[in-house]
Amino acid sequence: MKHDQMMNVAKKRGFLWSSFEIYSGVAGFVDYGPLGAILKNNIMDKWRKYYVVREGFYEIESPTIMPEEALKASGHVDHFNDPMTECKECMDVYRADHIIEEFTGEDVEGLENQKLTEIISQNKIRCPRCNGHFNKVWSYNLMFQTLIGAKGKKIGYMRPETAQGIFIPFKRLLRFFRNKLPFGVVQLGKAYRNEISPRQGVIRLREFTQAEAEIFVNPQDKSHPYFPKIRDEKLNLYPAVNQMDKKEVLTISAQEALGKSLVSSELLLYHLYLAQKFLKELGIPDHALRFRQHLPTEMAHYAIDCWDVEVKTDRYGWIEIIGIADRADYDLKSHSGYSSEDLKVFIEYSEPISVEKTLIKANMSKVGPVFKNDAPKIIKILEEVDAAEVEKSFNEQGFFEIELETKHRILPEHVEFEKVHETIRGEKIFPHVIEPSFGIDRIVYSVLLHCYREEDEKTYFQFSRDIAPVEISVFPLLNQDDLNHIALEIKDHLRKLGFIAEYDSSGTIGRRYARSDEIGVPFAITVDHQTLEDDTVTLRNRDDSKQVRIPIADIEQISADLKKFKIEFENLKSADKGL
RNA sequence: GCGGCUGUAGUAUAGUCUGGUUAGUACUUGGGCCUUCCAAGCCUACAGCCCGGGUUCAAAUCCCGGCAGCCGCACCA
Repeated sequence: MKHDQMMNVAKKRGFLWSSFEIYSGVAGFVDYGPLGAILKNNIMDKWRKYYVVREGFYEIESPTIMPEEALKASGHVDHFNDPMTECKECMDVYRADHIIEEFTGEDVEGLENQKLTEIISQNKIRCPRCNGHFNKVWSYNLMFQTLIGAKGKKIGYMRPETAQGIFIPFKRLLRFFRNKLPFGVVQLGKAYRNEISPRQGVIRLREFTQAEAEIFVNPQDKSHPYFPKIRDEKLNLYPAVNQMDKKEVLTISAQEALGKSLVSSELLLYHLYLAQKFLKELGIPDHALRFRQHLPTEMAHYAIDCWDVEVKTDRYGWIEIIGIADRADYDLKSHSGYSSEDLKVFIEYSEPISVEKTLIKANMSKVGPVFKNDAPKIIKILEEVDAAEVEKSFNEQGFFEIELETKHRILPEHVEFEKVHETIRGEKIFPHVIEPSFGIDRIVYSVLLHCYREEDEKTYFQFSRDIAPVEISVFPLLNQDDLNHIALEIKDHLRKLGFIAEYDSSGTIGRRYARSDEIGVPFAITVDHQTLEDDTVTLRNRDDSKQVRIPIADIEQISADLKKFKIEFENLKSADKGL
């Protein structure tokens, strides 16, 4: 793990660049160079293979600009605002609520800025550094604001997460999935947060890429059909209690973790495992991977259990690259409230329930004349109240009182009780949501960091061959026309087949291998003089420099099989022993 | 946002304190020579003083401001 050296190569060879460099750059933005862009896309495609193909979720794409109402409902408009205040003397900036809490011990979260300003002046809170006076409290909004439309009075924001784009069309999604839980929907795309001071390069960006899955489930059933297959898989878990007690990370099987209730559900646990499998295949080793449970104090307002997948880095320590949360029904409930849309799902019971119920039937001929204009309202209320309550009131007081603008006494003669049997087939509930949320840029960084190798003079990226940006290099052994010609033909042929192949005739063969290794090309084909005689070439393996001789005619099949992990390089047999 | 340090080709650096010739070197990269398998050698070319202002006859060098990076503080729903 060598951040500086790796970043050097990544910059030099076109993986990561800082954005707007010729205008001296802007913190919190990066460019993916030619190879970085392919690497990132390959990682995102692999993610799709996991979540869309394997898990059976579907991908949607929603706008990156969202209207204010939607983010009001999600809680971002209110919760994404940090109240800030500045010392008039030394210009130090503080979180206003934090400085008050520290001084008074009171919890002032959620109070208006004006109120906070008052509290500061009433309590004579001064700057902890220079004892200066504080300015008025203002809100620092971490969302990028914009205006929608030419006459533009409608406020919009760049979305702070892709998740909301999935919750909002929930009714349509539910219909698409034919009204049945569980189902999952994913979205990959950009999200934006106007960080106060992003300092950690690609780790904290103002514009970043997320891959999020929202899995809607019956709150009563957080199981997963594949769990039995993964029960013996080991995970590095760092539960909240172990963090608080300063104990160690547990390496424990999925089954055991479930048995000890370390993770709140089988489904959540399954998704921890799935994330681990994904990262391991990307080349991140076990020892650099752990699952850290959120402490009760750091849990977001919406979550009931949340685990961060963390990767070890030499530069930044353990960094969060994935968050896997049980968001319960927070989002749907909230959007339902703000939009007045029914975002519930009907869950059918396995057995219909039969209940005996007493209904109140108003005696229309009496209620109408007695209550006149208020009668319709009274009838509606009587339909909703509990019959037992009314009966009780009749027995104790002789009447049941309903308060509208005036109080009305309902007498036994106004109503009749009717006992009925009702069959209840199910109920409408808000589904719970399990959300694996991947920070793609951080994952790309982790992959670069953990695939970076230094051996003697040479450095290379040991990318898994299904994500390597350039898949195969083709070289002439010597820079000679006859060899170059064949090498170029092979390269073009591979390109036609869909492989990203590169040809290079510059420098010596050793230099060409070194250049190819440096950007992590897994295999290199070399055309030599024997090729001219028997139409064979050598195939070189990046990781150990070993070579086998194969017929040109077999290149297509072998390249394809290697890429799909159908064969391994070690099992290839040379076409002859001439090497 | 605050404070400290830093900013010279793609990379690493010399030069900055003490202003003064055409900003030097190595590696990398492109072209060529040579070369029968792992960054060899030779020739050659491309390429740089973070941006803006000021002081001065003259600024990479001194001063001010900005931007970026690193470190510390703060922040990270």
